[in-house]
Amino acid sequence: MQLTVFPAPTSPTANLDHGHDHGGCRTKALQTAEQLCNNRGVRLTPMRRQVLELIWESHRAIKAYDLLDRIKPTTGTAKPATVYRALDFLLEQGLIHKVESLNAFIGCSFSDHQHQQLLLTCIRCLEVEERPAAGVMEAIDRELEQAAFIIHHKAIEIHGICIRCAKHPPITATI
Amino acid sequence: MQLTVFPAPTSPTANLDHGHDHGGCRTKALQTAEQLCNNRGVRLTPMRRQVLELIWESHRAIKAYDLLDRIKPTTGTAKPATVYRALDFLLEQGLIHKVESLNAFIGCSFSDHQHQQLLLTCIRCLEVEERPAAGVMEAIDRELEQAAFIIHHKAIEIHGICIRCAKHPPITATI
DNA sequence: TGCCGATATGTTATATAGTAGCATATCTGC
DNA sequence: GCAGATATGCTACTATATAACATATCGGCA
Ligand SMILES: [Zn+2]
Ligand SMILES: [Zn+2]
Ligand SMILES: [Zn+2]
Ligand SMILES: [Zn+2]
Repeated sequence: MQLTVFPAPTSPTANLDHGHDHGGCRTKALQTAEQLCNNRGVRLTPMRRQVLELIWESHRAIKAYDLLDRIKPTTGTAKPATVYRALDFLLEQGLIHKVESLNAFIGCSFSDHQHQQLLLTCIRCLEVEERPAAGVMEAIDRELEQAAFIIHHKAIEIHGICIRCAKHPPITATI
Repeated sequence: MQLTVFPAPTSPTANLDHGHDHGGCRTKALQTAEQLCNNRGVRLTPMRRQVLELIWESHRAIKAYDLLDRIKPTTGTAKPATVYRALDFLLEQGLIHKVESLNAFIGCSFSDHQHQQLLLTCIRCLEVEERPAAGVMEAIDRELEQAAFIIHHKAIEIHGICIRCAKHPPITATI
């Protein structure tokens, strides 16, 4: 029998995620979020901030109900509406993205400026990389111009194997 | 009070869908499906064929549970697993596509040859247009080469207003 | 300071989407 | 006709998301 075991996506002991200091990513994202909300006169409440923090715990997309399990409400247990409302706010403010093909959410890596993005999801480590990919966006604009289609929203999602997982193939054991 | 009313997406009396004879689209799709399944030695059973027919009733994406409501089983009522199994088969055979951002399905317009596609969903008439968009696909390939990302699957979905709806704006009434 | 309207969260219930596991039926090759 | 493979029926369940209304909190202003 063949068993395939993938390495754990993150170290259990540290903020190291695929070899980078992820604490920096998270801190920066939260600081940017605070500033943007201040500038815009909208409120990054404790609940919204907590959801954003949980989303930024890794570069893996997280599902609404997994967030729900991890929310520590001041009293009782959190309900779906709570987390979905926080997600709606964060989406509106451009602080997170929804990965439609996963029904899951990731922190936006470029929330401080207007952008459009490709989302590259690794089917091994489950991390999602956001790439502005200007060339792709221009090609889409040209295509839509030909089609005379007035764009409101794009979702460009690619699934595959990221370079790190390609270089460190999964451990394979024979039982 | 302002009320906005969109024209009905299809004529109730005919196979005319946004001004084209849609019966031709459907007939061609079903014939192609029969041939492909024959060539491949897979079975387009009555259930699978019925689901494909229902999907091809229009160019609007249809949800699994709406299909379920419309399936006429030989006996009793259809259950979710029935329709999802038919959908799985049709997806595997490349006869339909899933629109991830809608949790809905459309018939593939190019099932007789290998292709990759953009899905343009009109938020007014709800029709979905599939476009091969070679330029976009090349741009994505270049981007993924830079990212050293090995692609397994793409979903490129755009929401907006199609040219037909842009030309025939919704009726607006004041009450 | 205390009240008011607006915003945010709590709570209950329900709608929508998708899967697991096992029984039964149908097909296909022998 | 029989056996194994494939497809469907069926029951139950899990997962994802929203509606509607009650309560709490915030922030400006009398
Ligand atoms: Zn990081
Ligand atoms: Zn972003
Ligand atoms: Zn048509
Ligand atoms: Zn297609």
